[in-house]
Amino acid sequence: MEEICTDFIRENRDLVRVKKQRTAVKNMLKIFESTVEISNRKGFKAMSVRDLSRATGLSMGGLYSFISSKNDLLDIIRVGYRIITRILTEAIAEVSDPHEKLHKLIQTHVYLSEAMRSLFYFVYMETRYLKKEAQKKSMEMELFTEKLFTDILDEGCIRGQFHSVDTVLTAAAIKALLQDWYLKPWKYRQRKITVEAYAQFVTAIVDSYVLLSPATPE
Amino acid sequence: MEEICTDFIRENRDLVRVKKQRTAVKNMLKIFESTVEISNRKGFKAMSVRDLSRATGLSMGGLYSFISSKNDLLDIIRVGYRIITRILTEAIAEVSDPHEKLHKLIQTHVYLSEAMRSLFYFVYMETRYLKKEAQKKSMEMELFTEKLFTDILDEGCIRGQFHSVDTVLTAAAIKALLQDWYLKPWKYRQRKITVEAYAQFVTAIVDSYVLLSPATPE
DNA sequence: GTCTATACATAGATAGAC
DNA sequence: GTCTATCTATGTATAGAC
Repeated sequence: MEEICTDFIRENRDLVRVKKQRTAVKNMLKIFESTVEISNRKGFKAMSVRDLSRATGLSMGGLYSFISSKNDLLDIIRVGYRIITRILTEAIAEVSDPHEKLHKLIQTHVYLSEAMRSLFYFVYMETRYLKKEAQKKSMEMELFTEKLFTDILDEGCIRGQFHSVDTVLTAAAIKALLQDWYLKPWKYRQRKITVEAYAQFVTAIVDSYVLLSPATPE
Repeated sequence: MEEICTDFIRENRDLVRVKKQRTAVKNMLKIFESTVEISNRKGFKAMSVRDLSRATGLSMGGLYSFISSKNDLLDIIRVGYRIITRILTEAIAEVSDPHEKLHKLIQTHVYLSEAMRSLFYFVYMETRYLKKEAQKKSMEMELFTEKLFTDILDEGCIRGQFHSVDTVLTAAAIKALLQDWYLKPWKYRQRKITVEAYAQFVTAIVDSYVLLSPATPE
């Protein structure tokens, strides 16, 4: 989250009027966290800048020395996407076996989305408020993470470890399963499903579909 | 959609000031369709009543003789849920074989959500704007559809047709896959995946996970 | 039943004091 | 850098003419 702030500040030196780096980061952090928290509860559109002012402890004027408009805050999405993508890419960089790689990516995704659940939820739900151009960028990001899976699946097929499934559809399905974890936390919490159990479950279902000789579920 | 209107009018005779049934239905239909259409594009919160007035061709005053506040329109969710649930329940009422029943339910869900995509999307995305109480109701509805799947899976396990999988998690996974179809239409359209192909795919992946002797994918 | 006109609240944003 | 006070736009909702 702190990384998102520093990235944001670096990329928006023109907007952020506050010059002292340390103060800027400290406040931006509070602003971003509050934005995500309030938006998760009532939606970005329904969040007023006054809500944000109250939550951060900054005055209206104070707030506006860090942003030039409320919409600037949606940049959290862009920066968030970039960081998420980087972490996922790094996580599988050193693994070469497709099967192992697939597991690693699923696991990392579930764990990461659990650790940064509110950010993931924000990114998913508020993308629609971006301008059309930025929205297109966002779709590309979604497709990029998906392609991480597609590539692994393709590689597994080539090596003869996986069935020759439709890798594009399969990757989309995996994404959908991974997203469900942070889109409906109430459901999984209520049922006391742990992160580990969920990652394990997604892995099992994917294995049963793509593996040539799948282990019997359960 | 027309059914949603008549249901809504019947249940809100006190709110709807317009008395002539035929006029009321005709206009409510336009109001609901526009609400869903605009909300799909920019979100319910971002839709102003003026937007709605423009889209329906009714004046502000005219509009407010059908609703007592903008928030009333969120009732589309409640009524929509009820109708969707009914259709799904009816679709599988006559099928008895669990395997067949499972297919039928998946297929019906995909087809229905395709035919009423904007309504499904609306229900999914705008539930967060309901009051806490109504939100809870909404979650119950989501769990109810899920339970349709759980029951089928349980029955299949009892009959020895399915592996003894975690039926609750599996049902949740199926729901997630089904929802992806209407949550990311742009993705599937872009890839020219047909409704039939998607229903087929979800069926295949579920089969491979739950069936004792799954057919080889592809 | 439907319109026009308008009331009233709340939103985002800025100016200028400190 | 941060605050208070305030401007202006836009939002929801209603009153009353037709």
